[in-house]
Amino acid sequence: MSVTIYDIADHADVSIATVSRVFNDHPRVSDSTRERVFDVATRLGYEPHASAQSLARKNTRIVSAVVPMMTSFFFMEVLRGLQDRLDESDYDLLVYAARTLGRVDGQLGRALQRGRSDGMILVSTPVSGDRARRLASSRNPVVLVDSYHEDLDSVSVDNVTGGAEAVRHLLDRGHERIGLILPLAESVPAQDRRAGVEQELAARGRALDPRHVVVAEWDHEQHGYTRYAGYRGMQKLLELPPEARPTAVFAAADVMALGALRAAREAGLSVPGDLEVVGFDDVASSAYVGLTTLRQPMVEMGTLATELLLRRMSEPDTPPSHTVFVPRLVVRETTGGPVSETA
Amino acid sequence: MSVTIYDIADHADVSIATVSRVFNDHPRVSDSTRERVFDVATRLGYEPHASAQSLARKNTRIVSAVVPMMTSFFFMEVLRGLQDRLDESDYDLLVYAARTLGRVDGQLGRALQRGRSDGMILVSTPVSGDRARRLASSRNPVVLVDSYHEDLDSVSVDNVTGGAEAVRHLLDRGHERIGLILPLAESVPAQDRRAGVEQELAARGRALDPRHVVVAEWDHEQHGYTRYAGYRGMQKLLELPPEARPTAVFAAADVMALGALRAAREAGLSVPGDLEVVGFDDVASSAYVGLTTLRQPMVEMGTLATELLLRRMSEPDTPPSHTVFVPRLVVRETTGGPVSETA
DNA sequence: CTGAAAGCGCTAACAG
DNA sequence: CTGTTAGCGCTTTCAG
Repeated sequence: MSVTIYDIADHADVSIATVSRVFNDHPRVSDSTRERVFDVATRLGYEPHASAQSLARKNTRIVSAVVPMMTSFFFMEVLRGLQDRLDESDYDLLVYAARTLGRVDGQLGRALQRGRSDGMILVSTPVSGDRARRLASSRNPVVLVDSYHEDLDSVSVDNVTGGAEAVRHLLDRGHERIGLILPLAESVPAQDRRAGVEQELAARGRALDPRHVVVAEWDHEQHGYTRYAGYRGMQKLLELPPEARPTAVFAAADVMALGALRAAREAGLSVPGDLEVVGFDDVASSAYVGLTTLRQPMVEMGTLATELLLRRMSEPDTPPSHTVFVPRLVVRETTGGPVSETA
Repeated sequence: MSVTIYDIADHADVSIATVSRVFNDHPRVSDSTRERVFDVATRLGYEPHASAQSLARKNTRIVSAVVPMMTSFFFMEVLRGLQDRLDESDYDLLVYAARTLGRVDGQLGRALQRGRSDGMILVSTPVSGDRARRLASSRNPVVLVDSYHEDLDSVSVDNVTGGAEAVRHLLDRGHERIGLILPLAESVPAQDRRAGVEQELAARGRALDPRHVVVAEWDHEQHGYTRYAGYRGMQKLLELPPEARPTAVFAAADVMALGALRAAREAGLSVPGDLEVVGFDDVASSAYVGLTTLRQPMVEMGTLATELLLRRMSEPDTPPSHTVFVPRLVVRETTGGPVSETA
């Protein structure tokens, strides 16, 4: 049916071994036979069979990426990074996007199946002892993005610093009451961002007013990283009596900030006039929405992760490396004007 | 090294054929042996080798998706749809995201490699005669999303109707001068949306003022489907003398509309007060930005496409089907208030 | 420089 | 119900 090395061998009067050598540009093949083989091959429209190669070579030329769908924005950018680097290699990308958090272990299992891929990039997924064991026992090269485990290569961002920077900015702009809109407490990056906030506050001899902290009680399956969670979160803050109401808000993710902005608008507040907002991530839309935020170099994180994975696949026995980027504050309109002195 | 059916066969005192049967739940295996095999298998931590199965079965349990990265928003949603349906099957997804349009043929080639995947979903990629031939000769099941070819299954949206609906809405709101912000003319969906606009205008005895049409001259590699193209497009429209300046704008994609909104804001125009805007797609953010738009059921298109692909893989000889969804107008704030009677 | 032959790990007739 | 035996298409020693 489709053409194999046997067909080529026949037509070119060589053995299949030679054909194979030619296609793997093995040095010891005479130029004349090489040429002849190539000729026949193109004439017959030959193309190596991926599965057969995988089986024989014991590698697949595929890497897989496991991602909780919740991080769709974040992931799109990381994906861009992966693709950027992968395009220069001849690896293909298997994507396991878990629609809900409950599904990620299932996807992980599929990604880890023997003979499926040569390595994997695990995005925004905390690696518990259990998962760590699983990963270890699979003996698959793994690199983590947006999470951390001492035994595995990882690339992430300093969320504590980022959180601190966010409030610092707001404090410097004169805000006294700063609201915090957070995804579910399970989210490690969110915990860290919050910790940063509290550190900075403490450093200034202040503390977080519990009424100003709202944790997403919705969208559990996405850990609260949604526009809706941000929207509802803002609404809750706006229920506070005017004199207790925050004059600025830090939303732990740009998507959430977007929802918060809408809630503010619906409540008739103008931003930054009545309320200032800062997000986290700097997803593609944020610049156009004018959102002040803390930028994570998502694409770069993706390419670096891929680079590391490729390296680890060729040299499995190097000690794990941990790269931590520092998020950069990008000031835009949502913290644009002077703070209104509304009591 | 890793455990194979031979190991299991040894330990369970059966032949490898039996082991294979058990794992493919073949009916004719006695319950006792089945159990024994499973026992040994789990004890030894056996897991079938994907490549070996692929080679022997002559299928990969993988489908691939080829997408120009330009459509990232649109694609995220379609991807969600693919994943939704794929999760219920045991197919994995190979993603070939081309960063630039020039790369899609390359990615297509990789996706088409013999033994890589069992079928493919091609998103937002026009199928020219050349590509059509390639696809046909590969004898790979293919379904098109957001494009059309008579010989291939396709699912898309009625862009002409959508375009018409967009202007109709604006005309009904009393606008006389309507701007059109378009991606590059090469984009077939964009051509259709424009055609719809012109039809509707013609039906009302009007015509498009060439000064009101701006085609993206930037971001060629993405066909102009970017925020920046929308931003620049709007700026160009705003360069018109006030009496010729459009009072409403139809941007052929939500991303572009987002850019247009920003340009308007920077120019000090308020939306919808000074300018009304309608987009196309209804990407996730649009609801939160309050953008009036024409909704494409992206997730549904993804699941349907997958459904069709799965069907075609099992029954290759059915005639191609073509599903066309009708985009639905979703009215939000950007066409919210009454039209200002500014001359 | 090239060929013969033994796998890679699993599936699928074909016999029993 | 179960085992034997060919493959699937390619890579890779091992000889020559």
